[in-house]
Amino acid sequence: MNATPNLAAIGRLLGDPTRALILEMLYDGRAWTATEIARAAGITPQTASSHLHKLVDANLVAVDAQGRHRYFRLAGSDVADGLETLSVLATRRVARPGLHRVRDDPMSLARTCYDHLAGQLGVTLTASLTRNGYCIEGHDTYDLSTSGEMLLKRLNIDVEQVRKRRRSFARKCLDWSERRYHLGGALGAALAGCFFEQRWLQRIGDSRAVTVTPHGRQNLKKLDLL
Amino acid sequence: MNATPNLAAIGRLLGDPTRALILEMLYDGRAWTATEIARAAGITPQTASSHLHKLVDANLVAVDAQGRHRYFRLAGSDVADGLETLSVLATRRVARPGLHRVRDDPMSLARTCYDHLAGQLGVTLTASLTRNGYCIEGHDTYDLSTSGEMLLKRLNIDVEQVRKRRRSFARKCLDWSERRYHLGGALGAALAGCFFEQRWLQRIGDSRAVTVTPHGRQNLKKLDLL
DNA sequence: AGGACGTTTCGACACGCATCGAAGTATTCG
DNA sequence: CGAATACTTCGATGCGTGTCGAAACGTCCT
Repeated sequence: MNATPNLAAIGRLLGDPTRALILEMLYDGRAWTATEIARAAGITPQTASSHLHKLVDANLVAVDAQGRHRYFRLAGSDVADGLETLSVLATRRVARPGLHRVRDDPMSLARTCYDHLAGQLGVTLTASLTRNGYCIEGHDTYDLSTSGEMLLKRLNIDVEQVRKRRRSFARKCLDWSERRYHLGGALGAALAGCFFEQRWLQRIGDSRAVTVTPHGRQNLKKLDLL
Repeated sequence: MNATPNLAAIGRLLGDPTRALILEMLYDGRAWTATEIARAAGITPQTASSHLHKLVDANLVAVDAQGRHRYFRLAGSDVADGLETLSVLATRRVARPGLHRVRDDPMSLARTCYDHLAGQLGVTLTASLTRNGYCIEGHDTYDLSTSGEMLLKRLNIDVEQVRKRRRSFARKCLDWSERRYHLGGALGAALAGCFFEQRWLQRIGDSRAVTVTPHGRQNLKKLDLL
């Protein structure tokens, strides 16, 4: 009977344009104060505070108190994953029999989904990882093969460290623009972090959109990941 | 900046209790007429009709016309999947630990950020380095001055070696607890490594938290870095 | 201490929208 | 054909809630 508990409640929560804007602002994992959020959203601090507390009550957003500041951030990567998946429903609007999909905007080409990679780039990378046997696709996670572990070692990623994190290791995250799964979880975050660190990837301005640097393209091709 | 496209729209759509009830009713894939749905939901047919058309417009619900009847059903199994996923967000436990004071705990005072220093200590060190002209703050990196190079030489750090590393040399890393930049990259790692080596710093247990040893405090003050 | 600043609470207002009655369109059946 | 049924459109109403001003609260700084 109760197939979708509190569906209306969560929907109402996400349904307000201002709250949706706030969630998008927190999407990349960074933390902001209520005042900063208010300024960015074009509302007063008390309105922002009200929204943020509703999100906190629903456990979608967490808050760190630090002196007179309060830093609001997404409660976890799973929240971002959920929002990402929800976007799949939202894109059904334009789901006309697949001819002309707008896929050349930067956000569709490559973006971050919380702390891992999404968009065409994210899906392509994930496909390459499985094609080369580095990852094995499971039911709702990926497994890392021994050759995959060696790849990570070559990239200077400490797999043991990544495994220890208190979050799912390599989960399948549904991509709203591609409608396919990409690699998320701690492993996805570690890989993305490594790529950024090596300057293989670069953020476009301050947005979630990402470009592959020439240097990065070269190296990713060399690894047969692109 | 359409990070999560139409998130608010889809949220508002699911946010109405009656529409949520309708979707739950359609959840198993069966089709119903507007009147049947109205009776089940305790609303009038015209209200149901209004709701159903909004769902159809959003491509969440499909309609089959048969004579004077119109049968409404979920537009696809992926819609049900999406609703299922959304429920995950809805069922997030309210097991929040309340407000978390970040200011005085060891992790905020000093910790490692990957392999360099963060927290109040990391930010203070970075500020001292720039204040004394050892480092110059750039747009998203730091530059090492000649006096900075001499400082490193005094600390027995081989700058050339550090520059050769396949990672960014001195990147600006935004501090989680301090909300200010601290020194990261190869240079940040080299400095942190040096401090640990000299026993100026010491890990607390095997956590990321760090303390400054009395010996370290003395030396850092002598260099005007603290 | 006092002032400045970030945040929250309270109360009032206004807009959005779900809802229903009434009336209009479409289809079936006698 | 006309009556009955299913559905939609239109307009009016009322509730919910997002919004902001004013003011209280808490923390930092001098």
